[in-house]
Amino acid sequence: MYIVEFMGTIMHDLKFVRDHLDIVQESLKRRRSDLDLSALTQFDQDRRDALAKVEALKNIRNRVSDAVGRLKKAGLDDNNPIPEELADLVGPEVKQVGDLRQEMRRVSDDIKELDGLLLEAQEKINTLMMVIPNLPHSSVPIGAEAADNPVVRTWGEKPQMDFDPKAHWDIGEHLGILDFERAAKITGARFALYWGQGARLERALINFMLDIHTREHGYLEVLPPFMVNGVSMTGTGQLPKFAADLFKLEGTDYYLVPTAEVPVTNIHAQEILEEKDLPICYTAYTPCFRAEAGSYGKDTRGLIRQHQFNKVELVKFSRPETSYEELEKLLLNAEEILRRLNLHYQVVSLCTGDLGFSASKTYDIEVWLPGQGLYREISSCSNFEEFQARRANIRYRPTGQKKTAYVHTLNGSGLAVGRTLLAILENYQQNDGSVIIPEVLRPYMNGLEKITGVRV
RNA sequence: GGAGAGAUGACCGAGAGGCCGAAGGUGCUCGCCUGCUAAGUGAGUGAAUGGUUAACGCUGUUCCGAGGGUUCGAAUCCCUCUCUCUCCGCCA
Repeated sequence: MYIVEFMGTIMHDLKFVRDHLDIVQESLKRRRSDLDLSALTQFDQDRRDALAKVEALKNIRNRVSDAVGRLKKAGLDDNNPIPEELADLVGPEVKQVGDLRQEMRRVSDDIKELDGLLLEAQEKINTLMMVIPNLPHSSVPIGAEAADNPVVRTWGEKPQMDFDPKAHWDIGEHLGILDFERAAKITGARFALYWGQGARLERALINFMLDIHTREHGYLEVLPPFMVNGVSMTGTGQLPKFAADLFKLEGTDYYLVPTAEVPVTNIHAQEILEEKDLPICYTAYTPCFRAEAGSYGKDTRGLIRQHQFNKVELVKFSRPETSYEELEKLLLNAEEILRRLNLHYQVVSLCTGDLGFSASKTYDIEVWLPGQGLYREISSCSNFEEFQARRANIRYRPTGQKKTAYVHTLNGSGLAVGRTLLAILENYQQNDGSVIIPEVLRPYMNGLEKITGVRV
């Protein structure tokens, strides 16, 4: 138990991975990852050998160079014999001050060569380290796939309907607020065009969510860039492994954000934060762009799986000691949106086999969709512990301690806006094809109580 | 897009081949002092990584935007790149 928790926080410390290879390898298996780490030991040995050698040479260079400076100042020219103190540092053939220069040139060349070897070993290690997923927290249920995710709690009830509930794409197209055909004409499959009250409802939801999180949950609103560079993508763990899921802008190092998690977590990349400022809580609206590679034929209808969708995100930077409390709070902050909208949902805890690459622990919130007769993910809330903080180098200074430490990063959707809209369409649909607007949204809809058609 | 200026520690800001891991200040830590607060005052205080130690610690190496080069030796000289600022052009 202890060791597992310990592991979670220290993951991707090279020293730890190197010294506990068997434990890490075992944990990978539990995650259903077949990554082979056996080469790591040799790479690290190479690295340390080169390091020891090159540092010894650099030490000699530093000391001799320093002495040369002093000798010159003292007025000794090249023909003078070298002082005793330097004799041990250089070869026996070096007798005069003038010989030192030549000897040091040779040492410098050796250093250059060893530095090259060192870099090579380091790169091999990095390449391997960057594709090792985070290790699950001890509380993560063990299982192979999504079907093994236990339900943590449910809230509300399925709405009673005395008619056959329709799927949102039928409702939306009938009302004229969702237009997939024209979106396909403009762009392609997996895009949506919203009309009139549909567009308005999407905008209302964004504002409603941001207002709750900023006014009641204590998050600071940020509006980040919707494109990020490769370094940021690596920091949060999308790269190097998941390049195929991203849209990259041709001829640049820029990517469309797949989630606000990337720009917002990277706000503090390379920074040392003050402990008194933690936890730092941000909320951000962004569109999200996903290539959805490998999902051909899945969820092809409606708003479920789009290349572009809107999301309000919650991001936290926490002290390690409190990160799991913060995760529970963040989860409740996301749930609160569904509660206010009176949408029935369940919370599941992702099992080891279903956990994402960067996460130590993840809860999914799944909303009930009567039109399809199933629960559907509408939010995913995770604690990444040190995983992203190491990659993005986000540290803080624990009070009273000399060393800096990595923060824990967390994030969760609060919520996916398109999926919230479709959940409203399906849960609030009426027999006549209209859709009642949840009360809390009416102030955001100019008082409108019911969607009856695009023009109204 | 054109022209110029710049990038130094948590932050501001000196430094212009060796005496620089880097003055001074802010912040922070530990004291002193004033009844509280503010002010004052003394000392300390960069990061990463390797070795060693039971530990306090001791010690090597690296880091002055990034990468190359010159040199026995680079924050400092040269080249390339990135970013920031100012002016001009264009533009929501």
